[in-house]
Amino acid sequence: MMPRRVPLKNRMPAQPAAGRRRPAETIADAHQGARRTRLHDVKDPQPHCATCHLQRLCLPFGLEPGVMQMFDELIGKRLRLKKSDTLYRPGERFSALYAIRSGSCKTVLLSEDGRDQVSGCHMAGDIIGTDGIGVGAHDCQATALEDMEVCALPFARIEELAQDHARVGQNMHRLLAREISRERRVMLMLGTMRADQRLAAFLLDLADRYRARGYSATEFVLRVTRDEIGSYLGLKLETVSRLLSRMHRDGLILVQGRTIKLLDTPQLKRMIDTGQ
Amino acid sequence: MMPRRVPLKNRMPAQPAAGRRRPAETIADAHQGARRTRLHDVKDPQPHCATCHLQRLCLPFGLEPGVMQMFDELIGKRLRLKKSDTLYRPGERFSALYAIRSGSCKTVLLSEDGRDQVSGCHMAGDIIGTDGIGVGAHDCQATALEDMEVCALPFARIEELAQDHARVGQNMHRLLAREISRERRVMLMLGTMRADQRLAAFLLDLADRYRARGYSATEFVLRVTRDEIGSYLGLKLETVSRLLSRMHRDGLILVQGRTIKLLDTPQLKRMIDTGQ
DNA sequence: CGCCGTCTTGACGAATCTCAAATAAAGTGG
DNA sequence: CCACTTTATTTGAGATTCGTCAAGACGGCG
Repeated sequence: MMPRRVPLKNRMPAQPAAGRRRPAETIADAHQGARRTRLHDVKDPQPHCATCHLQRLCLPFGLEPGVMQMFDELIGKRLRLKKSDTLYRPGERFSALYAIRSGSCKTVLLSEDGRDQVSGCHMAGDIIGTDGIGVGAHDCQATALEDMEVCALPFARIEELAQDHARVGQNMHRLLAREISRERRVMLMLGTMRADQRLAAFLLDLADRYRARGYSATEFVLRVTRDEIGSYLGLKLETVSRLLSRMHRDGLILVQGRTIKLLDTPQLKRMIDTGQ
Repeated sequence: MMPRRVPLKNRMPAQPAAGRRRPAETIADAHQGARRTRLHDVKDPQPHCATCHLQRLCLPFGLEPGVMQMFDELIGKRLRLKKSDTLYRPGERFSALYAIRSGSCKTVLLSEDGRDQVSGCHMAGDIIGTDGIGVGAHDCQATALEDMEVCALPFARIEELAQDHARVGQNMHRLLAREISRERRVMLMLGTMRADQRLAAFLLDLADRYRARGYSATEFVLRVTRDEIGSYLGLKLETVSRLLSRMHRDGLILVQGRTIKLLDTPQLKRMIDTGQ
């Protein structure tokens, strides 16, 4: 019998600490190829779609019990990632979507020349990997911001299941279309807002999403650095830092490191809408 | 028998010239409700998917002849729009995707407060309306930039057809996913590029798309105003104008009104990649 | 305790916006 | 088709926002 749990220290024996830039195998690689001991598979109290508290945010939402069961069986693996592990990288063959069960990650776009940009921050209940569907290969990189657990949803099997159960296909369409809408909103933000408005919008969006997951909508801990926020918002980290300080001074928020407390949400909203 | 073609001047009898801001019925409205004579339906030489030269860009791509036939029959109406007609608006119930057969249009995002942004320019072969799938209502506005002809693809029937023919569902997924990738590229542009790089990227993107449709990739006519370009790129129209002038002075392009000729494509590419 | 990554803050400069005015082009009604 | 109106475009000057560079503070970790 394999031990069910490996001590934290030994989780990634093949990954030297200094190797962050190396084109190392991604977790998903390891999963696909089964070329190494699957230390990351989650074997413990196997979760099920039917009892998952994130269900209503996820793909099997609204399925009849029988179909839900089938969906559950479809799930390839539950994977566990440690902070800064990479789930997939650009160019990697696309084979599955990933539902985040816990933890959070960022997705980063990389272009041939040096430019890169954080294209999203994702938390429990989000489904990522959709960037791979279009051409069969991922075009961005998903990196854990903290330890996390994801369900791998093999895409081919989702499409099979969609054949027999219209609802699955519909949910898939919804998922993709919602992603499109989300990105449009980001485009609108990047194209039409000043720096302070963008930051306010970012904070309020986070707040909304925490609320939707049952967490406090006014007090939370950022999982990202100032640099990553800036990248996402099209700003430099200094600008982000300055703006956070200013909002703090103005009594809009309380900032202490990465802990944020929203003090005047209405004013933040107004700032976005009216530009002050 | 109704006349097959109505003289240009009489196409929109119910639309007074001054009513541009009025919440007028959209073309799609008229189509859905059949509440007025369907002057815009295209009845003439009925086109078919099987013979459509835009097929390879469209949803029925790669279908077997029989299925292609079914897809063809699924098409609700071919609609004709005149310049500045609106195909759908924000809030309108989503019922169909639209494949552009000829002409071009822009999609505009509108937020409650005054902000708006051109979110895309679409030409023959593009499919628009995907913004409506997520919540069942459109969240942007599609407006014709010139006279155009579109095929309405009732979404419910696409989903039905996808049940029996996996390929249809797959094409649908591809379509949506590609839209996601496209928008990510735009986000990357808005978030990481300087004004001149954005404009260069815009021109080269247009060039690519014209090429893909068999038109000249080096000489074309913009269908949009400087203001609309600026809106799309997150810039002011003056900035766009100045940059076009500068690129002209620098011998990169030739500008005459909305006619653009690309003189030094490699340099434009380099400008994007290296920032000069 | 000292290192390293992260964050803050200031001073300065460049990119872009705003406002304004002149010109060019397109659309309209006779 | 013309005269007229409206809309689109160009260009300049000055203001603003944001980025760059640089120095120091903070905080976690070995």
